Amino acid sequence: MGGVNRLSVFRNGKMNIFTDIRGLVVGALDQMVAAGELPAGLDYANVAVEPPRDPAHGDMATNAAMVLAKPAGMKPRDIADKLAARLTDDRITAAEVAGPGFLNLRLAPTVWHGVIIEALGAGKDFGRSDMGANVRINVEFVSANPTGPMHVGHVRGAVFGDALASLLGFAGYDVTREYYINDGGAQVDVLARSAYERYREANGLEPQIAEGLYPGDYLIPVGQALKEKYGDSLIDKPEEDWLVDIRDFSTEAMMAMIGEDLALLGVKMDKYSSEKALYGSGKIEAAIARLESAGLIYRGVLEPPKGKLPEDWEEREQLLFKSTAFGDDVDRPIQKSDGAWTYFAPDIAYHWDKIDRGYEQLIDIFGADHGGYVKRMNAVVKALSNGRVPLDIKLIQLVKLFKNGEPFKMSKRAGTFVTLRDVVEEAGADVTRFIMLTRKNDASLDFDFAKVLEQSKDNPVWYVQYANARTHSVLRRATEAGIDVGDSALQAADLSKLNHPAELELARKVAEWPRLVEHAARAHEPHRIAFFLYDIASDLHSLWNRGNDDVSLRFVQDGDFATSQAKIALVRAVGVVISSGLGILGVTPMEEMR
RNA sequence: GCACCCGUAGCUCAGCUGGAUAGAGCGCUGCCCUCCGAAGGCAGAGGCCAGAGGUUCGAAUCCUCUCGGGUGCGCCA
Repeated sequence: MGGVNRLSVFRNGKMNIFTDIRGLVVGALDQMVAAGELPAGLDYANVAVEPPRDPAHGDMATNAAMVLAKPAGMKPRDIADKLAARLTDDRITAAEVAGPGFLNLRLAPTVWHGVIIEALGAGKDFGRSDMGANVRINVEFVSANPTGPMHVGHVRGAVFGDALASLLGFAGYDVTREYYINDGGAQVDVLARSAYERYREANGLEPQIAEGLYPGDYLIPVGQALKEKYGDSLIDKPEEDWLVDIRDFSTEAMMAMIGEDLALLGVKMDKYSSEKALYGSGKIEAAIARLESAGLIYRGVLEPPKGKLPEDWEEREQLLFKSTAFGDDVDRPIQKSDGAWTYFAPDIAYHWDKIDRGYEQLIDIFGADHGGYVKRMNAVVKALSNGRVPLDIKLIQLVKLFKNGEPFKMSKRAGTFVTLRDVVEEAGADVTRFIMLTRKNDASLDFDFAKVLEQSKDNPVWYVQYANARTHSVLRRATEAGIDVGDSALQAADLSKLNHPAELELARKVAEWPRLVEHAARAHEPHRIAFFLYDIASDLHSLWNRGNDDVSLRFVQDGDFATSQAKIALVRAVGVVISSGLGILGVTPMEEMR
């Protein structure tokens, strides 16, 4: 009965029809328990309601009978038969036992109509979930050294982290985007020395960019700014007189530049944390002390790595963290032989700080070349949080740049590498972001400047944008034809006119969106959004094309306002999903292709 | 030597935390269109999911081993 269905749809503003139907299945299972048809105390955790791969298997399928057969001591098909008999809800029009014990469900068209109404009502919030239950989650990404502009290697991590953060927010988590500034190590001293040479240059002297210093032109304005601040007062002064001041000054300048680079990509951090600030704050010592009290710190000598013995290897006693207690391969040094901290010590303190700030889940996004640090960081977080705070480290693989199939290595401004700015200026932020998410994070990605800008079906960005533009093109055309296509009019449309199998199939795709959001968020895999958008765009294009041959499938039906409104409601719902999905990816949806 | 990631159509890759007959794009083959609902459409061929065992109702997916590719391995961050 339609009225009841619509009520149930509106009841929870955050609808996921799959979890709704799963609720019905679980309810029916409970009835079976009450009736003595199933033993009590069964675990329903693995009971799933999913869209079947083959449309011939109906609209949804549940594995309940197969999952419960063993613990219940019954045959799958017997459970499935009894379960089918108890699924009497109006929304379910058929329940058939199939294969080894699947229960295939067919749903009333009104279910899909309800989804469309829900999508139109929720707009860009359609698919938003409360799955995350406001759990506080920290996504640390980019964290590029503050020694120069961001380059290609950073772009993918930046896009991935930002999209993942948006996805988690959409799925109901309380997300913080965070950048860890590596401003405590030797590389910022190198930066300071490099900037000092540019400062000398600004004072009319010949810069001496020795081997190992940063040669990039981007430090020239820093040198000029230093001259404005210090005049010539630091010329010919010993390093200890200027190192700290120039280091702080140039680090700040680099972070400003990185902030601008990120802004070009549309990435905005919520928080910047400084490594340097950890030194002298007592936080490193506090974190180490905490590990020590757990018996995880000791003085010892590491075995040299087998197979690849460093030239200058000699045995040394060091302060070590017992990461092997948490599955690491060897224990890790936290102090150098001269007593200074290794880079690992502030990392420990930094993660302790994140835990201390109350995050319930942590995500770190590293380049794939940092894969060797995954185990030790997991060990640290496990130790510091007593296993309460999960840490998920996502490794981002390389991006290979091409132009018309030729490797692209030319650099315009940095002298040695292609910058983020080069990429964005060439391809645009929207295209860059989408393409960066068309591959799983741990697979390498080819980025061809010519291909990503191509206007053809071969180009997924263009294909998805075109689909979105078409949904708006229909609205424009309908308006010209005098049809009211306002959201309220469409929601009130008589959707019973929406009954062609191809149309209902597209509505089913719309219904999958909220489910996909939850799965992608749970897996920390924003690329699934991009792939889904490609799929639904493809379905829309396909239906559109059928309208060329079969006039009854065109969305605007001349002289039949009611049918037009029903069809346009569907199209509009698809547009809602696409623009909402693009929004998560940080891509601006286009309303027309120009 | 050890650890981690990867291995799916000729190519580039998906595969929804274990589901039914493994998918998409490119390329290939064949039809159709060239009507602004334009920047193509439809269909077809193409697979030992690297290989071998194991776990169970069921495995591309989980475990073990082998082969092949990438990355990393104390006083650099």
